[in-house]
Order: sequence, then structure tokens, then C-alpha cells
Amino acid sequence: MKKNDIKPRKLIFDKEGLQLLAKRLKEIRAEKGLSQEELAYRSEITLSQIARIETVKINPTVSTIFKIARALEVPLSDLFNFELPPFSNE
Amino acid sequence: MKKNDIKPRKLIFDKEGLQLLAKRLKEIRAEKGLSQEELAYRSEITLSQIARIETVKINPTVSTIFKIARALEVPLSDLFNFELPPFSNE
DNA sequence: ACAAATTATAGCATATGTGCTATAATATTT
DNA sequence: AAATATTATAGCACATATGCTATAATTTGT
Repeated sequence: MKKNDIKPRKLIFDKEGLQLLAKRLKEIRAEKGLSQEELAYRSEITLSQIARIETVKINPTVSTIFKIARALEVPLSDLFNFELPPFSNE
Repeated sequence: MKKNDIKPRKLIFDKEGLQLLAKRLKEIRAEKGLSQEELAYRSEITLSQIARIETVKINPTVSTIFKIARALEVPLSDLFNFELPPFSNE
């Protein structure tokens, strides 16, 4: 067994898709006239987390998005109302 | 500072919503006539992960769902075509 | 009933999402 | 321009998602 046989576990961070989701989130939040802080309060998610999502710093979990959708009072299909780009793993 | 001041960080696992997503995923996968293994292969996600999602063992990330949607060749709005229950934190 | 295929579970290692808190950077208002 | 509000960053601790591999359990087909 060679020493430098590091197996590259390729994890997932779908930047393209996450950017679109972030955009959609910002749009809806603006429509509703909510600040990140207000949304954070209503969704019971931290402000930092909202910001991290909108700036595409993280790859949020589905449950997090669920809470946000509820707080925004929009159906999930609204938040996910965009077309996924074909996929490029960078 | 009291000793037993353990701050209960309440994390998120939206069982109700995740169940609905799992149901939707199983439905679509069946429609397309794909096995978990085949879907795993096409989406480049592990079989175990697909199974964990369908059995609501985990709270997947958005990127994971994106990959699945691509592999199923359905729009996100299709995978998320269900209504979120009001929210109960257990 | 048996074999084969499919689905579910399990355990480990690693990467990372989230909460929490504070602060910096930017935008908005007066 | 100064004050205020909003958004973005940062670092830490902890929980957990994911990959990987193997195996068990279940379903399907013969």
C-alpha cells in the first residue's frame, strides 16, 4: 500500500444550483419586505445561517429550507421555481 | 455559573416534511422504473444515501436533492410538489 | 422453495451544516 | 456626515450528512 494513496472523497456542493436558490430566496424575501433578521426570527433559524445561504457559503439541508418556506409563507415549488443547470462538478 | 447549565441547541429535523419528500421521491423513482441502485449510479450518490433518504433516516442537503432531480430528469418543483405541514418541532 | 434482485441497516472516517456570539462591512435614513 | 439598520464574516463547538463497504432483510421471479 503506497503512502500517498489518499482516496479523494468527492463531496457535493452544487454551486450553480445553490446560487439560483439563493437568488430566489432573496427575491421572495424582498417581495415580502422582510429583513434577514426578521426572517431568521420567524423561521427560527439564525441570522448567520440565512446570510450564509444567501451568499452561497453553505449547502443547506432540506429541513432548513422547509423552515424558511414556512416563514415566508410560500409553497416549496415557489422557492424551487428555477431550472437546474445541467450539472458541472466545478 | 451553575454547573448543569447545558444549553440545549435545538437542531432541525423536519420529520413530517422529510417523509413527504421521501414519498415523492419513491413515487417518481417508481414511475421512471429505476432501482435505488440505478438512481444512485446516475446521480452519483451512494446507494446507502438514497436508501437513507427514502427511509427518512437523514436530513439531506439541497445539493443532494439537486443531483437526484437531475438524475430523475424532473424539475425541482416536481420533487417538491407537496404541501408542507404547519410545523411541529416534535 | 430457491435464487436473484432490491431495499434497508450498520459502522467508520471525514467534511460540513448549524447554532451561537461577536464584529465588520455596507446600505439606508435623517 | 452621522446615526441607524441591514447584510456579511468569522471562529468555535457540536451534530450530522456523506462516502465507503459490508451485510441483513425483504421483495420479486422462477
